Amino acid sequence: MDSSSSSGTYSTSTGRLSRPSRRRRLVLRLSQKDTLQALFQQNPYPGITTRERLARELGIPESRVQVWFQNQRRRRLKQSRLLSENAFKGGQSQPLRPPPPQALTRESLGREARRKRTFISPSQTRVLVQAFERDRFPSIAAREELAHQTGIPEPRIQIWFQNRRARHPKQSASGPVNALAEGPDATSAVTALSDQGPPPTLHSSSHRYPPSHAPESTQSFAAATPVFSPTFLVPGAASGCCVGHPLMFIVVQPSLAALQGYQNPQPLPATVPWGEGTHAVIASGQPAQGAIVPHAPPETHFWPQQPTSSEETSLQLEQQPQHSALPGSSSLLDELLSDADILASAGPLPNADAEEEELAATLEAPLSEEEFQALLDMLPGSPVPQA
DNA sequence: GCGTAATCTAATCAACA
DNA sequence: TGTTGATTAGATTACGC
Repeated sequence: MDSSSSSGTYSTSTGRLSRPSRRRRLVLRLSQKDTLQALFQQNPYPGITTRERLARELGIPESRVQVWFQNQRRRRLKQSRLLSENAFKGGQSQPLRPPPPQALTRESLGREARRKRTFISPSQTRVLVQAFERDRFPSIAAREELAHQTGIPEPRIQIWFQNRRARHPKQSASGPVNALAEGPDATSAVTALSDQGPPPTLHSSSHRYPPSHAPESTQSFAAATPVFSPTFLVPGAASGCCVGHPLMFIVVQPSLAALQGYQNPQPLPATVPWGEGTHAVIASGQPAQGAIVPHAPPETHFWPQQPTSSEETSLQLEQQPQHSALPGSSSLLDELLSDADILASAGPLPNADAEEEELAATLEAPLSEEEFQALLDMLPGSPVPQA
């Protein structure tokens, strides 16, 4: 799938041929990280609209943006706890408490909208249930095949499996979610369908993860190896993005190189407005039972060229960058982010107090959609469509 | 080896029939 | 109101540099 997802930053350096159980790791560029950091400062809990917008700006899938924010929140929390512990050991009278969970963070200031609930038709559910019964932990390839088969985006399928596992604990002698209990013949119908590899195999690992996470088999996976090489569609985002800072906004002008990178911004699909309605669309697209949905399910956009491998298909399913920039193009964002104030807030926390204050400030003044759009509007040549 | 993306569970929120 | 998709924190794995 993903393989080279758009931003082209999925490394292929390992060049492995076996079937991956995990999505190939996305390597975020520095400019992408900077942009994410800046937005994180504004709002560590972005809603679906902001995430999608950010994803488009960065040229990475929305689900990756979501994961990044999850990981980032985790890192920040861990960081502030460490700092508070150190402060306590260092003579502070009382250890600083970590930022409270979501109650204080999202509740206190009106949440941004969640993703619209995905409607999964009975026929789609049947396909998923069948797959689930055969393999509770489908590999990325299997999930993508399911996505292809049902027309449901792969990230939604991943969530569906998570919820399903939680609500349908497997009854077996060796425990609920014991991977080994799945047995060596727990073949995935989807996997078999696509002839992408052998059934999951038992392995001696004692960790709790399922067979699909086992070391790769030696079976060749060449057939699913991405066809198109990592033609880097570098995000223009960082180059043409506005970052905000608590109590102030910093408008980042794109560098010349970055602007030149917008040579061929791809227009938004007219049928997929920003953030809204994407799932409503899928609700109307109910494939007949067992039907193989075309490569571009209702919720997806199109690439100018339709890739052919399952990984590429998945990419279509998940994200389609709307523009690109020259690889390595620099951005004033980098310069501005070097500003001490920005670094102080975006970098490691100076102390837990500051973190809490900053978090509070963030919560009081998240970057609204209007602000986000307004800032984007100020950029010449911004490829982001006007709402 | 480190940093961090990806994935997992468990708990919970929330949309919808 | 029950079902179930979405989101969260927290823990862990494993990949890329």
